[in-house]
Amino acid sequence: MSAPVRKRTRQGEAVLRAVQASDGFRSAQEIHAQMRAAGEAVGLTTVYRHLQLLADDHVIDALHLDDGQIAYRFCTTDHHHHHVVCRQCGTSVEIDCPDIGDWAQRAARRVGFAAPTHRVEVFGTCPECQTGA
Amino acid sequence: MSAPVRKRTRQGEAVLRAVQASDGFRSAQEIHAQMRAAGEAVGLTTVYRHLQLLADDHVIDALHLDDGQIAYRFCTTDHHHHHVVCRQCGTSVEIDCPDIGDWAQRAARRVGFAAPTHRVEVFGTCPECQTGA
DNA sequence: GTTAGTGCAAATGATTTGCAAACAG
DNA sequence: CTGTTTGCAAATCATTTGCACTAAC
Repeated sequence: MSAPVRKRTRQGEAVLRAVQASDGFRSAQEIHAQMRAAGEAVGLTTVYRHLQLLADDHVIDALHLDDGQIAYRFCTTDHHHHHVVCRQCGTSVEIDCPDIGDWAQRAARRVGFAAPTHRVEVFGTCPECQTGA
Repeated sequence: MSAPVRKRTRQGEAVLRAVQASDGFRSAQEIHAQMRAAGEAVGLTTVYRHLQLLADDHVIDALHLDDGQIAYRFCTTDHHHHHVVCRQCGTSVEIDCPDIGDWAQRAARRVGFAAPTHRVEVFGTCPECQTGA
């Protein structure tokens, strides 16, 4: 086995750039479409592969949508945090709250559960979408 | 159109009973398999349809798993609450925490998002699974 | 030259839907 | 009877994988 050496490729960088360019959660399909629209020649498969790779490296965040799709987002902060996601446009804002982590840990322990992890997702309508359509 | 009259059927009740009998989140497929194993003659399609129906009526809770499946759980309490779900066996315990709701509302409003809703999922290993295998 | 990355086409797997037969009211 | 519900098979659809090929190092 050994550490798989990662090569620097045009497509790989393009995918990362595309996610960073988005201001909210975007599905793999959307990111691919956006790249094609921007003139990038990339296969859908490759986009999926890089997205998973980046998520594994914790460079981006993965979020499972209600309709079964997976949405990704580039995160600037590397400490634990959550997001408020706009139901309409997908724009997201990072929010910070140390209390939640503590609460989750305590709540889980209280009922005898070990190694608790948590996932918090807050959805709402962003300022943009409230005004416009 | 008009309100579609809901008829009482053997299958419909069997599905509800099956979900109530489970002590944790179970996927539609698992519930179907369990019913078949119990001798119930029910089609997979029908199980899916009733599960959706029950979720729409808020009789049961729907949870999107990381692997893409949808898990359902029967909830006894009707006020706002969350669950701690066991990673191994799926058993879940209801936990209560009014603070989370407040926090989510405030956090969302603070960044200008309207009509916030939230979803909190805490995962851990239950006492059973810590001891046993 | 080796090894990792690419991308098309085909496979997967959970969920949905079309539709004719079975059933509740 | 009349409108629902059922359930099989076929359709969807996002995501994954097989594999021959190209690009990195």
